[in-house]
Amino acid sequence: MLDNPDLTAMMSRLADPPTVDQRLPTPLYHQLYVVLRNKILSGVHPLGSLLPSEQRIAGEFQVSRITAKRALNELAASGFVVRERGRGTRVVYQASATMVRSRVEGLLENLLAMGLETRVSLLAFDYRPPSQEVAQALDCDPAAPVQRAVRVRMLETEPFSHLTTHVPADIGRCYTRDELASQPLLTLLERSGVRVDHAEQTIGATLADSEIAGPLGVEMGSPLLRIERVVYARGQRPVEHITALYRPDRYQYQMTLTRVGDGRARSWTPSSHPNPTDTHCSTPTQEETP
Amino acid sequence: MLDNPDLTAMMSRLADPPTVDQRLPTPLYHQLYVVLRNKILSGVHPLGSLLPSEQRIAGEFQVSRITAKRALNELAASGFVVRERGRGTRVVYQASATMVRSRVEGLLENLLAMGLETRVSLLAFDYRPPSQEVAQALDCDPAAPVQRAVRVRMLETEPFSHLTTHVPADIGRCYTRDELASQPLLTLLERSGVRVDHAEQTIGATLADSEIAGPLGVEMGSPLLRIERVVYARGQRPVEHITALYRPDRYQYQMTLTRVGDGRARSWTPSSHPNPTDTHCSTPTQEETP
DNA sequence: CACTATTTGTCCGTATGTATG
DNA sequence: TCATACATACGGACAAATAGT
Repeated sequence: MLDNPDLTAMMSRLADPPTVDQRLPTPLYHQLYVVLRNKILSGVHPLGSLLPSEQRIAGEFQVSRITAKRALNELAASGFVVRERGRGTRVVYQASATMVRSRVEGLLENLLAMGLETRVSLLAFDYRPPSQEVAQALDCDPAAPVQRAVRVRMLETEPFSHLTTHVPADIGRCYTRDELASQPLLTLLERSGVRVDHAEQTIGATLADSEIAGPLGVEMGSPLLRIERVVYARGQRPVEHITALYRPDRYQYQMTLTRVGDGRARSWTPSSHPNPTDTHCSTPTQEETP
Repeated sequence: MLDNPDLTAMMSRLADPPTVDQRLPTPLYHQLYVVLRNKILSGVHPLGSLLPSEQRIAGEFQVSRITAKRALNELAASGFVVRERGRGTRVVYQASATMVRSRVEGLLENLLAMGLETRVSLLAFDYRPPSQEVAQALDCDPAAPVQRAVRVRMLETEPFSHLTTHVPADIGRCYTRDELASQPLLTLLERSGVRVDHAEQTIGATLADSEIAGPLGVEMGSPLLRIERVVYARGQRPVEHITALYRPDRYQYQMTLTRVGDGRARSWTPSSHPNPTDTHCSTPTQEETP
């Protein structure tokens, strides 16, 4: 077996002393839950392996056995592990089975493929004055309404992305609410006569608040990948502002960086045609469209 | 008109405003603290503006006034606001004057520039058997030690990235511990005779655990941008595995997507030479009040 | 078959923290 | 500020299921 308790204990003492802290506002059992969940998600505890016992965990993290028990029960309630008396706690979570990996190359293909292979539900669709940030990004009057749409995209039956889009009103009126609920926004923009030229996007991270947590099926305080993108038409006119929030356990952003010029040139660029050696990328929902 | 008032009202109720939830593990005052902090960070409450009163906040979020007061006090303790009796609660947070934005173009230039403009502290440097995931990524024997380095990169005096790198032992022995503490790893790899060819990276998000929170200067449970990258030399040999964790308030990943071919081609690619119109890139958050 | 060690499940009593009115 | 209700966390004790000797 790969599981040598002594070696594992020694290593984790040398390298990673993950700890929980009583002074923090979040309860101990939930801190412990997060630590253990991270270990499962990162493959430290692979599928089928046995987690340490309540007693060992309680000792390692300096908490009572009841606290360790509760953290393990929360893991079981979340579907990461199964617990059996006398047998232990076994990992039943398989990481990348339901994961979507989007490649930065072929953005539009990805969106189209997703539009076909995933479903989207429209949570909101209205015209309202934009926030200061959106108004500046779209270069429009903060007092004039713009079209706002809030959508959640599903893989199978599980949501993985929460999209808030803003489009200038004159462009937004070229398509209907139902069309937006069924077709990719970029397709509708094209059909509206917009010549999409380029986009500027910023990738960050944030926490799920109650507004997001419900529709995305995560608990408040979960980490989310945040992408903010402004799409420009020919002539530098901004035509779309989108704030996308992704569940990192179901969606990650992948790209290949290749060197420009010969080996001595000090420049990199993302390649648009990555090599096909993908040990990671063999995900079920990632097929190229002809 | 497309705008039906009743429909709009119903919809905006579906896309809920931020709320706090008694059932969640984190205490109400901290949930409220996170919500208000997010609003400050995202510019809903800009620098110098007045936050709603305790009474209004308590009403809006359906909590007692004491809970609202405590959340505001935590904001004050964190330095986001100042509170004065009879005057109210005023935002004093100046968003991201110290924010770093890395562009996907010119990766190496960025690293070199950062190496000059930022300082790095070496937290760990040793040789040890790699984890299962690293061993697979580096295509090496899980039992044979590889070089591991843990570094934290500072902007001014504040840390913004936590880097854990793994390099095959034969390559790692080509440079010393002190050299790693002062020079970019890619430079050292080149000097070691490695012809760096391309890299594959995956971007996600995660929560800060106790292991990371301390060195990065954030509290446990904070959101982090997570980039996992494998660098390959000529001939597809993997030479470096890096797991980078970034504070999203100090670092974001920015890129420009430009269309390939003419306007009808359905393909996008990141551009290596973006246009210079950067309304965003000058100041991270809009703070142009003179 | 018993015997034992391990592991999870359940219960108690108590102290502290959180949230409300 | 105070009193009340509930959640969290602890140490301890015992029962029940499992696996190995």
